[in-house]
Amino acid sequence: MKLDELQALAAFAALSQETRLSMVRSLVVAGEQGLPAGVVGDAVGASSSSASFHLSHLERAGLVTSRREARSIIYAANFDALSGLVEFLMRDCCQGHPDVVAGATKAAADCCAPDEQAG
Amino acid sequence: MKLDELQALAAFAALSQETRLSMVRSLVVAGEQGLPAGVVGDAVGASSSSASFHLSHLERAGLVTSRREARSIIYAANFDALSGLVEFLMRDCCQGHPDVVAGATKAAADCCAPDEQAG
DNA sequence: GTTTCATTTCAATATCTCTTGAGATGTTTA
DNA sequence: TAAACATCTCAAGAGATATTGAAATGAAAC
Repeated sequence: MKLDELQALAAFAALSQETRLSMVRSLVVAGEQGLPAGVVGDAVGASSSSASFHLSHLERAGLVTSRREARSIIYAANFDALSGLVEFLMRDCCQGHPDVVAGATKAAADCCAPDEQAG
Repeated sequence: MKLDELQALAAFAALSQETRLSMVRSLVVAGEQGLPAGVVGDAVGASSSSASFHLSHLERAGLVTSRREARSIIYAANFDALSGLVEFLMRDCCQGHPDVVAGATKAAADCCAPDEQAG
């Protein structure tokens, strides 16, 4: 997913807040399946009102999706948008500068190669 | 350069503003050598006061460095911090999730492989 | 040492963001 | 349909952030 500048600005703003960054972490760990709003709120220590505010913010920024399931509203990380943001950072913001790309590529290999065990 | 959560939050906040994002782009293109504050300000259409405000913000966030050179103050992108941010996004924020890392790695290869010509 | 140049600092203002608590909405169960 | 549950919405207030123009700082040239 290719992000334009406005989408990237919104994504950066969304991630620049402690509560929301924690929420994204929780939702990434939860995977495609996602988590109910209440569970996310509890996980990051936010009130229901505050959780709703921040989850809406993340959704507006395109970083998470939501769906209703019975009484709950389930939020899930938008992995496509997250990888799009990494891509934006390398390609648009950093203009594909060798130092940044090389460092990032190495980090990717070190932390979490998709088809082999991490070191 | 490994960013902790506070540094990453500051970096995201710094990049979530249009003027500052443009400044980072200009400074990345300029390379290690950097650019005087006035030139950066002109490049992004900011007044001297506004340019100073935003450059300070970027410096506090660790994304750029500054040095005095005669009358000018030269700002330069901190490539180490920028690649650290990409790394943070993949490893800490996205927990090394395969979808994100794979997408980002592919994007890196597509846009700007460090040891071969870009496609 | 006065002038010019480049940049920062300051103060005032406007705007955005976050938090809180109360109340509203939609869903399920009895 | 009433009660319980999960979440959202709203309004008020506190705090952070951005913009502007004027004044202050630091460095170089005359």
